[in-house]
This record gives sequence, structure tokens and C-alpha cells, in this order.
Amino acid sequence: MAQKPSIPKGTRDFGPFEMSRRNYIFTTIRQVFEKYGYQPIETPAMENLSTLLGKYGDEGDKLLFKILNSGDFLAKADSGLLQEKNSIKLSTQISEKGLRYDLTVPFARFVVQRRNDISFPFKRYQMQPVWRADRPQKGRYREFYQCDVDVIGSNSLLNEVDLIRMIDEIFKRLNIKVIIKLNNRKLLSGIAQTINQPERLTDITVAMDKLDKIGVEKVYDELRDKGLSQDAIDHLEPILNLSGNNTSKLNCLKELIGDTSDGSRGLAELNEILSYLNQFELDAEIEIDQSLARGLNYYTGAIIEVKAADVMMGSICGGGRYDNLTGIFGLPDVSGVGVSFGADRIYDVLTELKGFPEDAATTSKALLVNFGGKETEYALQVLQQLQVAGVASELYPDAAKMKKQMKYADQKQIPFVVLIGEEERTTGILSLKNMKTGEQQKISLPQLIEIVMNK
RNA sequence: GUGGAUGUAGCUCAGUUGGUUAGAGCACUGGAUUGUGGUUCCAGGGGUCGUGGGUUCAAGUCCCAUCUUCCACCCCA
Repeated sequence: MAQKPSIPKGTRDFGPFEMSRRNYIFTTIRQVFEKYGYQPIETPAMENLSTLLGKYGDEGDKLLFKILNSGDFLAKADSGLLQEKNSIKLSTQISEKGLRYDLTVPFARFVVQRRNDISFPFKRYQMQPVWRADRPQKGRYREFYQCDVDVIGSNSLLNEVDLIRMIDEIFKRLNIKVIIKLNNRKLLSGIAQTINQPERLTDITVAMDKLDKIGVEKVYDELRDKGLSQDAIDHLEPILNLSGNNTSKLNCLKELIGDTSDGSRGLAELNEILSYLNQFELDAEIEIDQSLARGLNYYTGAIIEVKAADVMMGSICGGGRYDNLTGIFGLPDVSGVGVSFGADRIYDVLTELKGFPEDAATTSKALLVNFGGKETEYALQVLQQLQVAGVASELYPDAAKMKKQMKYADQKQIPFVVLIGEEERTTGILSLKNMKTGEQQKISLPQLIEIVMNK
């Protein structure tokens, strides 16, 4: 027997059933993006490695898929490195392209390259697959789609408000109850300053970020492992243990870190965003979460993360403000803010919630049974008229047994079958069978078109 | 990258302390029904048991390696 075919680890095929559901998600997201004035762009699946490397931290660099150069690439490689079998050093010589890791960095590259053609603020959305050489597990794939929406070239916090409103509207349309968590990178700096460990910001935030997952004690353990003094940890305690509603959290934070410059600015930004949001009726719960850190590598202001309220799953949407992402490509002082919706995780959440609309599958409205000979020719005429009228319809390609053709319609969930045999051809009165009820009626073509169209 | 589980027909799985020809359900094909699907009945096709080594008279079953998928960690959508 031939070898069993398979696809690479962490990738998936999508059949018609999955595709109609995926398209439901993409369409919903796209409609909202466009309603708020964002425009679509696309960028290549592969980027130069120089564009990607160093933008996501060491961990990110490891997870990049690299593409081998074409041709006899080993001949051009340093023979010493080949001898050493030093993969890391060698890879820079035999690979200069990689698959994109996210949509934000390629977007920054895009903006820098076209800076003279773009009018700022530039509001764009982008829905494309990204690739990460991660180990797959629940809710984690090596190829997955992100739906990014960003505005670049504006410092206004109204953009953050815009994004949060879009998040709210999208998940409202998808019928997913969500919690939108907000934090601010400046607030995190303020915390680090307050406990006199400003240079330990990353360690502190990475540990704090796990608060939800591992609990306070484990966070303290991790901080101790990282070499933080007990004194500093004691200072951190009231901040970690903050609870209550957003207002009381913010008030407490003001007491605790309000006297640091970063802390007070972060608090001011959060307050401003919240007061704008008060003017809107949002379905989602907005929660200030002082432990939220996320990627951190390029975020400088707001940090946003969205979780489904009723399903255990990693975040389904996340993002934040980055003040200088384009700076690394030579365009400094352009601030942007954006979020990314994880389409695949949203799919998984909707599956668990049984939240997809019923008739999502894309299929013909009518199947014409093929009887062969003159009947086939007549059926082609009928088919043409149905299609001219805009009815998605098809003629079974072979004059197969009726049973087989009926079964085909049944399995494709085609709601109507049209029978055109000798009798129908000579009289011009067609037999229309409703596959759901099993009822069959004899009607003229115009009547048929009307019935099927109204279904 | 680290740790744990897993792999038998297209799919979901059974397979006794190692023992002769590896089973079931679903799916598929044909028939009962030569112009009627989704129900029923009958028949049929389909497996070098993930791959490669080893132990044994004998391996789906035991041992080692490797790959796959899944779960957790790291990290993340």
C-alpha cells in the first residue's frame, strides 16, 4: 500500500464544515473592523530573517520557522561551521528568510517602507496565518490565524477606547461572554520603582503574570528564585493582593505607587480610558488587572487581554500600545496600539459553547437529478435558469442511479432535489422534492425558482 | 527545549499470562427497491497492528530506539 499521507505537526486541514464556521468568525470580525474605519492589508508569508530576528526575545527567535536558501546553499556556507555542526551559527548562512511569527512586526516594516504614502493615523486590519515552531497542545498550533487591528501614528487614548469597543462588539456578535483585562506598562514600571527594583521589571512582571495560574505563594517563590530580596517581596505584597472593583483597585494603586512618575502616568491613562468607556454600554466586563504583563517586549502603555468567561482557554485576544515599534526599522517616535484576535482559539471556544449558528454550511440549494440523454440536456437548461436567477444549484454529473444521486443530496444537505425525467421533459412540469419533509410536488420552473429562492 | 501518556481497517475502539486465519461498530461498495435519500435486512471490499531493531520455537502483546498525536511546563493567539 502507498504510504499514509499526513500533514506537518501542529497544522490542520479545514473541510467545508470547518470552513463555513471559520468564515463566520472571520466575517464577523471583518465587519466590525470595517465599521470602525480600519482598512485591510496583507503582507507576505515570509519575511527576511533580519526583519524578524530579535523582535520577540530569545524565546521568539527559537520559535521562528526558517526557510532554507535555494540552490546549493551548503557550498556557500563556512566549512568550519559545517565541520563543527554548529546549527545556530550556520543557520544565518544557509537561511535568510523565515515565516512570519506575528502580524505586528511585518506591519511595522510595512509602515516604515511606505511612510510617505500612508496618511497617519493609519488604521489597518490584517487577517492572515502566522507560524510558530512551538510544541502543539490544547489551543496551540504551529500554524494559526491572527486577526490584527492596529492604529499607528496617534498617541490618543481614544484609540484604546476604539479597540475595546470593537472587542466588545465582536464578542457580543459571536455570543461569547468575555472579560477584558486592562493594565498599563507604565504602572508595572511604577511597581518596580516603588519596591526599588526598577532594573528587575521583566522578572517581576513575568512572575506576576502567573498570579492567576499558580497563586501568590508560588509567585513569591519564583521572585525569590530570581534573587529578589524578602524586603522587596514584602513591598510587593499589597500590590499583588489587590482586590475589589476597578475604582478601589485604582485608589489603592494610587496610594501604593502614585508617587512614582511612571506609576502616576499609568494610572492617569487607565483612568482616562475608563472614563471614556463609561459613556458606552458595554457587554463585556472590564477588569483592571495589575498583574497582567503579556509579551512585554514592545508594549509601552496599555496592555489588553481578553478571556472567555465560560471556557477554560488561554487568551483569545490580546494587545497593547507600543511607542516605538517602527523605530527599529528607522522610523522613530511613531506610536501605535492594536490587538490581535486568535481566530483558532475563538473557534475552539465557540465549539465548546456550541455557539455556532445552525445552518453555517455552504452548499447548493438545489440538486438536479441527471437522467441521461435528452433529459440531461433539458436539465442543463433548467440549471442555467436557476443559476441566472441566483440560486446556488448543481446538476449531478453522471446519470447514476437515482438512489446514489439522492444520497449525494442528502449528505451534502442540499434542501431541494429537482427530478427531470422523460415525463417532466415532455410536459415542462418539474418534480420538486423537499429533502427535509420528503414532500414532492409538480410545479413549473418559475414556481420552482421562487420556492427555492425563498428558502 | 523538559516531563508524562498514546499509536491496531477511512474513523472510534476491542484483542486474555506471548500461541496458529487480528475482531466489532460506524463509514464505504453492491443487492433487497431498473424514477426516490435519511430507517431496516443481506452480502462484500479494506489491516506487513506507527517505523526500525532486539528477546523468543512463536510478538499486536515483552525490551530498546525513533516518529506521530495528545497533556503539562517554558512561552504564547
